[in-house]
Amino acid sequence: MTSTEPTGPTLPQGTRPTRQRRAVAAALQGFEDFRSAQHIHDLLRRSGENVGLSTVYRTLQALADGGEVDVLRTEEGEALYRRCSATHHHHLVCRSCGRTVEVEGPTVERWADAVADRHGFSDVSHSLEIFGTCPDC
Amino acid sequence: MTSTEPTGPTLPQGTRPTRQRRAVAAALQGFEDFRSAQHIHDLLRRSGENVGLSTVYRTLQALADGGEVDVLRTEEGEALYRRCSATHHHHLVCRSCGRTVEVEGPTVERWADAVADRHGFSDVSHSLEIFGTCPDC
DNA sequence: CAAGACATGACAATCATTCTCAGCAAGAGT
DNA sequence: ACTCTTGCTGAGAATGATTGTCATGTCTTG
Ligand SMILES: [Zn+2]
Ligand SMILES: [Zn+2]
Ligand SMILES: [Zn+2]
Ligand SMILES: [Zn+2]
Repeated sequence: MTSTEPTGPTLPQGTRPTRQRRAVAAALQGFEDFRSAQHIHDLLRRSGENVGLSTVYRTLQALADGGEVDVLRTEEGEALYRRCSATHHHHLVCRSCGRTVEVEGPTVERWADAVADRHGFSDVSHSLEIFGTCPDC
Repeated sequence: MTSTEPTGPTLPQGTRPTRQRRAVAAALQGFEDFRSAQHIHDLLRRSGENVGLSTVYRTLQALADGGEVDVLRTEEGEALYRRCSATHHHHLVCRSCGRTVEVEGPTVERWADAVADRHGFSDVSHSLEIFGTCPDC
């Protein structure tokens, strides 16, 4: 019996499960698509939870560092956050409504590593997102 | 003939080949890796060409819109620019020195389209970058 | 040359994100 | 429960890349 984490993403160890951090983690459970830190801050405001904007940023960053949430940069450079599964995956995102589907591609993973290897690159990682218009839009 | 005249092959109509725009385009020929707008502005300053920062930003944006240069967002959201070939491709970028290799992946293109199609998404595009440490680093 | 359209650049404004730091709160120890 | 220590919070200031403003400069056509 070490711990129980019933609500949302787990916070990194060594951090305290404060009301604010739990609120951010819980808010992330409330939507499927990618949202900005400021948007999440607004959601919390409206739901009665009062959490400072700085804390929202700090908490999201901690969650992202711990791999608990995915971060996506818009074309304009704004950071968007979304809870995600633990396994490595990529996203199919609707440009119009933001609807997001997690996708996996073993072929792509192998291809990326092979390409990097062919050019002598090591310590390889990659970023891959697919954008389009979903059936409902 | 009527309202617009042919200026350049790839540039948006109504643009003039000014000294400043030529300077930015020339500067882009001077390096292989991705650089920020401010960095390019500094390069021009040092090389004697005097071009305003606003103009550098405007020109880079125009070139990016025309597909003349590739734009890449750093983890921190900063935009980086680099001259590129006209055909669709992706990048293998060294995290340490910025050295960049253009790569193509027909397999990946097909995979991305297939995934999007499977989920009913249309008007599909994608972004893909590979990061690693190059042999020299 | 004149007029109009496009382009420039110094500077101000935006805006997401980060920093500051005094006050607050959680957990350990008493 | 009380205290202490350490981490956490948040209002506001600061940062920094990017964009907007607009008076002035430059090209192009008649
Ligand atoms: Zn949609
Ligand atoms: Zn992958
Ligand atoms: Zn390198
Ligand atoms: Zn591609």
